Amino acid sequence: MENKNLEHLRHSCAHLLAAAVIDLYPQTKVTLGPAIDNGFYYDFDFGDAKISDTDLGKIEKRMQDLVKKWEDFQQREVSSDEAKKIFAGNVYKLEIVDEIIQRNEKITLYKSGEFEDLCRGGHCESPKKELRFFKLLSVAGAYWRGSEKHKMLTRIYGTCFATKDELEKHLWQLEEAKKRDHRKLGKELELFFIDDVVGKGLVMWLPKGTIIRDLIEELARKMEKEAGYVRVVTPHIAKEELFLTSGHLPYYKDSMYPPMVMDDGTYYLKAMNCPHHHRIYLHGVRSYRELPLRLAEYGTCYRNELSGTLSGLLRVRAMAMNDAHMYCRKDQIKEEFAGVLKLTINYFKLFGLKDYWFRLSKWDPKHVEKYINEPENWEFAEQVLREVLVEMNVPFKEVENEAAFYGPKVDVQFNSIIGREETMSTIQLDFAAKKRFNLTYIDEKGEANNEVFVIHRAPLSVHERFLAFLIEHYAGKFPLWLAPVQVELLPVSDAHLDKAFEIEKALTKAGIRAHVNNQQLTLGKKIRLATLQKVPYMGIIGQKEVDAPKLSLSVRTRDGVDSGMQELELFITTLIQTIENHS
RNA sequence: GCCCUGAUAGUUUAGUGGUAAAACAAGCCCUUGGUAAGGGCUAGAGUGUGGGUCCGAUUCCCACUCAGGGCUCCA
Repeated sequence: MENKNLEHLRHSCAHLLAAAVIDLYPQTKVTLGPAIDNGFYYDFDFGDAKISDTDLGKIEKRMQDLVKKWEDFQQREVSSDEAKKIFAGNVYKLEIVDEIIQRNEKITLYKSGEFEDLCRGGHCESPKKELRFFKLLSVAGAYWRGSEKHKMLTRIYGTCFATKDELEKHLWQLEEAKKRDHRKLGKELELFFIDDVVGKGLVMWLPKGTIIRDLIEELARKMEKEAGYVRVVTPHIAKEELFLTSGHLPYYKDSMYPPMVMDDGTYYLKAMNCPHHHRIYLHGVRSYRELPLRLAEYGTCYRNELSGTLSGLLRVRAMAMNDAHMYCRKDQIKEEFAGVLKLTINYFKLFGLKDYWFRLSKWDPKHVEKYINEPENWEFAEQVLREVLVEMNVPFKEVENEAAFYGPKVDVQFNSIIGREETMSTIQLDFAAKKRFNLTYIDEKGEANNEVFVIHRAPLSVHERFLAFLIEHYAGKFPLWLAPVQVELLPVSDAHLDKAFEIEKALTKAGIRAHVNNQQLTLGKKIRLATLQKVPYMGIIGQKEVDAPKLSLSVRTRDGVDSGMQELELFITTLIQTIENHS
């Protein structure tokens, strides 16, 4: 929230919304209406009435009519009996009243115009004067108190600003954000699609999208090799026994695809790679000299996410994870953890990602059923992670009840372009695997030691989610090293086609992704098409270039910079340099 | 999963209770063009799938599938 005044303004606007709704739909039960980032909402129980986006205009109009008579908010305090009488028939308000009584707080009502609402306060001075620049945005379902065990209410979202300019600017920004939505760009740039016949949340990568995926994977291989990882490959399925051993089945069953019952046992699609990697660790006797052992794999996992939560590439059901597990001794945890953190930060720097923050995700002793109940280990592990974050001077927030069931983690949080907070990278400490899988090593004294700690990490998230962020981050204008087509060659006429293909061949040989537009179009049109495809460089080949003594082309960028004719050899040298610098 | 919205040619959209229209893309023809859309012609969907109402459905109703928005920012 930018400031208190705006918060008050928006909360007041929520009151106004409720008043308009009651006016239009008198049977409606009002519940809660807070100010939120960028706006406000109010949750209603409309009873049998159905409300859709098309009704918003009507409600907004009524708000504008009502607000003309809205003087200052009048506060009054009532006794618990009075409150219960006033809100009789509204189970939601009664529930809130009961909570207030339990907390031994004052019950206050606020009234403006004809509408009085249970409210703790925090309003604008004069609704009539200030509440002018608002807009209702959408209708959504929301569970009472956010729990799917409760009734589904109808939520109306809106926004409100102090000035007309600010409101218009905000609405413009919403429109702009839509333009760089990865789902829209993914289609326009032919990167991926989701096919009805294949299934929900299952992404089909097209050739251009696959180029980017492969390049990111290549980068990961290189960086991980330098950081001392070794690569492994494991199958996409495994027997039930493996997931019982890992403990995923009881904890994670809802998120896993249902089992496949075969002659020789029951199989599951893997929802994570760790159990497979643990089996690799157990393949043979490990010496202390081998630790830390870092097993890396871009492993594809399958999770049966709730259908309503699926969203483009951000939440999918099949995902290629930038996974690795490090097996180490207790005294190596800190260094390993710091190593991953550094790697993560380096990746983000390389991609120019800045808008992220770290979250130390801890367990919650109040919800022991969700976690392995070993308080000492939790305390120790959380302390180690905290120390690394502090020593590396990385700002972070500590949040309870966000840990994995086997240990605390550090998550890297991002805001997507549509404003939803998502976890990008994750580094997790696991002190449960050693016991479950009986992970051991032979120590310096020749004795088996069971103190093997596991770090799970996925700095580049899963391909799907990471690509979603990259597409939106770059607005589809990928840097040269990632661009699916790096140079689009545009012959001025068919007479120059041969030369264009000759240059394409030379570029390909130099490792540059080039493509000739051999359509029968005017040069202007070809430039337009390449610009829309956000190809970094266009190479124009006409009579002038054909007549040049050495292979040459005229270069233009997607941003319209025309740098004139240059020799191909020179052009290639500059390109390669830019590509190698990842700039 | 639940609430709301939507699904019409490869894509983006229009439209109607009497079996669909346009733009771009595609193919062909003319044009061989020098830095953001040259012109013409042709072909292409029976309106997501399955039911129902009706003389008749793409249009109305129901179910399903998929997509989009939302589901602990608290009187």
